[in-house]
Amino acid sequence: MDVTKLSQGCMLGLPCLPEDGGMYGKAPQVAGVRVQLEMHSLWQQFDQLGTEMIVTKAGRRMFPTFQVRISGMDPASEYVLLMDFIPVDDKRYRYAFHSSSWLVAGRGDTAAPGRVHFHPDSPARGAQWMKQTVSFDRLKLTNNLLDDNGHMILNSMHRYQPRLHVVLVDQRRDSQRYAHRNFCTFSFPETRFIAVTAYQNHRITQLKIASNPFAKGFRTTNPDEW
Amino acid sequence: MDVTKLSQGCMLGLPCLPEDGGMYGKAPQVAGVRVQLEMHSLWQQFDQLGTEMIVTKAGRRMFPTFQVRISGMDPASEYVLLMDFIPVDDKRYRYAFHSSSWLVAGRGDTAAPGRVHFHPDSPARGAQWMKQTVSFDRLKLTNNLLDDNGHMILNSMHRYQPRLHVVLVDQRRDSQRYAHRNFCTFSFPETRFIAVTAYQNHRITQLKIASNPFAKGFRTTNPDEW
DNA sequence: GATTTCCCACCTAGGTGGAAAGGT
DNA sequence: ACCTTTCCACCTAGGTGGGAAATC
Repeated sequence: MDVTKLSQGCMLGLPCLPEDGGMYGKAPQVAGVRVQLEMHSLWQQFDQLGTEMIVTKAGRRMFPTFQVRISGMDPASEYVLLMDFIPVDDKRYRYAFHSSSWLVAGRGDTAAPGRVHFHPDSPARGAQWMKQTVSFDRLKLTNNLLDDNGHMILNSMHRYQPRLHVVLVDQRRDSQRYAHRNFCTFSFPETRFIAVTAYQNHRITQLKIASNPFAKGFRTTNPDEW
Repeated sequence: MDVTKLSQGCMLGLPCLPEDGGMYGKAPQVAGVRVQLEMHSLWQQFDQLGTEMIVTKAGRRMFPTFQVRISGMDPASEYVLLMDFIPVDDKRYRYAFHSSSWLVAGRGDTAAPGRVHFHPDSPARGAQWMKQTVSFDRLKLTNNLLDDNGHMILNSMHRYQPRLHVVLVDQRRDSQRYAHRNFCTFSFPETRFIAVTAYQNHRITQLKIASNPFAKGFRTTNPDEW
């Protein structure tokens, strides 16, 4: 399955991914949810070069930060927002400096423990989520399989696709039976990346420095263009 | 009315202030709420010297920060927590440096616009409020009557008593009619202070420096004693 | 003279990539 | 070789009191 094809629909507000079972059985409170990726052009710039995200033992933020604008929720209903990261494929990669490109280096390592990151404002009402940009800036990536800080565990030199799950809080007694109706998943192909312990592509490093205020150096281009 | 006498009951978990109408008509979800002031001995040290809090045009944090531990809420009910500041008296004060004491300098100025500060986690369930210390560290004090940042407006050289209000979120249609039953107010006399634009009592300055990590200088005494 | 405003050096707190060292 | 770890100088971001200057 080509992950690249999956998310355009969601980004534009069309039905959820096929893996969710389609929209037809969805609860009305999630069926209409629309999610728009913020900093879209910055993500695209990175994606064109091949985004790399640093993973450290202590945990490292993502840059760009995964931020979305949400609409179409029921303002009065409660939702939980969470993220996870799925392997794009079962491959291990390595970077060929001479050709400045990523090569397949073999089969993927055994998958890291699958964790999810709840947005710290969860649960909150639709009105709350929709009134301003939702930012996952507290999320951190680690390569420590024994991590005890609740960070997202990834394998270095593997490729990942971030996903956002919007889950309706269902107070009914037998809500378990309807669980599959109560959530919707969104993924944006321009946010995929390869996890690394040190940057491989120098152009990625330079774009990080140029666009992340915390990195050394000064902006040389107009941030409005991103 | 002597404000000093009012709050001991609340601090120890006894009934709310008389001004609230007593506990007898209170909803069960608020009747049992208990609030304990954190950093109690630090507050006492300041109070013994005569606490001063800086007010600035841009807004200044309180130090010590108003922090409480809460118990006795209904874990499943939703509550809003908010603070306000009431004038202790209708007086204006000035500091006599030669005698190192505060003197009454006349009648109080016209009261500043009465604002409230909602704890940013509001609304949240009782379980959430009770599971860890609730800190009002985002609250800022200003002397700008035209403040547009939602800060608490106070008159400099006037004396104030911080108050905490615990409000049950009542979803019933005619909840207005029962509003007086749905909240409880707590005030701690050791948290009163005089608002100033510059510190008057040098011993207050020294204690701020010694106990606030953001102030210059190093701790010389053991923080455990506070 | 008393009080307020403004700017600043100095902190805390924590997010960066780089370089050197370590590991396999 | 290739990858990871550790430490660190250098940032952002913002909370302090001090002192000069302004205000009243």
